[in-house]
Amino acid sequence: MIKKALEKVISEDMSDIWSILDGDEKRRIIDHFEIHHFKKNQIIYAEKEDPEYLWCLLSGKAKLFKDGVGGRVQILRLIRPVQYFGYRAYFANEPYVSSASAIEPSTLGALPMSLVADLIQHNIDLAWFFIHELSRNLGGSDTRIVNLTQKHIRGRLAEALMVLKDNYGYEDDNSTLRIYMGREDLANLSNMTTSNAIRTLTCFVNEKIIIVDGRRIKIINEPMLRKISKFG
Amino acid sequence: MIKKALEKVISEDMSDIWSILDGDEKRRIIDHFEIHHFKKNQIIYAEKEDPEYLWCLLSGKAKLFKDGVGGRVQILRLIRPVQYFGYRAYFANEPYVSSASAIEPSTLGALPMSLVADLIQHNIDLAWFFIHELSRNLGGSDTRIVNLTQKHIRGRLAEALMVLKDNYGYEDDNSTLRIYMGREDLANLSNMTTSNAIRTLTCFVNEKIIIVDGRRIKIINEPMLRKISKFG
DNA sequence: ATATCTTTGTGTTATAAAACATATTTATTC
DNA sequence: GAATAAATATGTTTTATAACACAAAGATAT
Repeated sequence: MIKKALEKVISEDMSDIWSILDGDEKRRIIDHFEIHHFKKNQIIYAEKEDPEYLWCLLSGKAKLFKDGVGGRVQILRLIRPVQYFGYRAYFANEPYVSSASAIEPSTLGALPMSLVADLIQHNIDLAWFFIHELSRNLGGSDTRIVNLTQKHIRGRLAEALMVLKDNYGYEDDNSTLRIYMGREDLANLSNMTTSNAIRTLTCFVNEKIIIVDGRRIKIINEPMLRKISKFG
Repeated sequence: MIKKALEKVISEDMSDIWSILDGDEKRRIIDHFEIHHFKKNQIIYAEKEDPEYLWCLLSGKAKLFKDGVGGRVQILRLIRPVQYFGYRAYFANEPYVSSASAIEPSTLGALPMSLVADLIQHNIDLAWFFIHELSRNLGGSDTRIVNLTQKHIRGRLAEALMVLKDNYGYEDDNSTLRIYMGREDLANLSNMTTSNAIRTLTCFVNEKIIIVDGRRIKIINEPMLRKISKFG
């Protein structure tokens, strides 16, 4: 019955990959798929480690980040259910260049990369899945390089808020960001100090672009925010 | 005899991909492979265009760059013979997010992406080739995000010089960079103004880390340069 | 419940890097 | 080969943002 429950989890949540596979392949995944629970802020894997698993976020939220100069952290990518990560380094045949941790309590599935590689070897659709994902991520990273280096603080923070919205969406009120994130993470997402993230957030409140209640951020003028993000 | 010459060019210069293919696949490539010559600074493709070709740099040098805020340009990647580029956007099913141009007079081969996709469909080794390339590039871009946002000017310029060395190597004297690049490009590579690139270069000269003769840059203390690049 | 630690919020100061200005040298063009 | 344009060089000013300092509010532990 564990097998049965697992199959349900996998077939429902991993639907995009799942539909690509045949019966035998599905069985191999079920046999090697391990469910893990991570607490808030728990590390999933760390920079410089050797990649071993394909990670699949089933529920919760996760982030990929990189420790930089003088204790500064840059959040590189946000993960939502159901997304896959942790495979790049294995494919590149190198250690991880970034770390991953849970933003909130999360459930993840882990599949040995050796198995994934084997599945790819015999299933071209799976190969295409990863070619597509890698290509999209690479485009995103290249765009991010320019956004983070050339935009001013207001533009970077506005962009970060839009990234949060695009990744996790709004609550049922259609305006409150569906993520509970501290100011420090917000700063690490938009390449600035925590002080400046707080200050700039206050600016946006004064300009009636957002409403802030603790960590709850309500976006009341999304077009303006996108405008600030674009030209700034 | 055109076919014969082409086959020679392809089989010698594209060796890494070439060895992966069988006779029929090789013939299909030869039939659709087009040689193009680009002048210095000529655009190969531009941001927002739809990707059509896999480009292969056979000789010369090229750069991928992105126009940013207020006319500022960021060089994202340098291309040397024999490297492939221009395929990411096609795989991501989106327009180009960056542009490509020749740094010096260059010869390139163009292969329709539809053909490449078709070849991948029936040749898993070719799929692996692209999975590997994309993975390496993505790791590079993620690392670059942190380097460009967190390092100071000296560190960024030192890194850029090391990037030039790693990509194009030294002349026969084992210390002069094998690339003739203007200060503006150097600045665009390391995310700073041209003035600051010039100024910082002068600093390095005064510190006896490099010798500059016009655009010829001779690196006389590579370990020091790597050190500045690492902690700066 | 009280103490302790963490996060948030603001004001002030310091500074790295851009912006601007202007020579000077090096390429291009006619 | 003179004229013009572009690239390089360097000094000065301005500014965006980090760094620092400290208070207040929340969260966590004892």
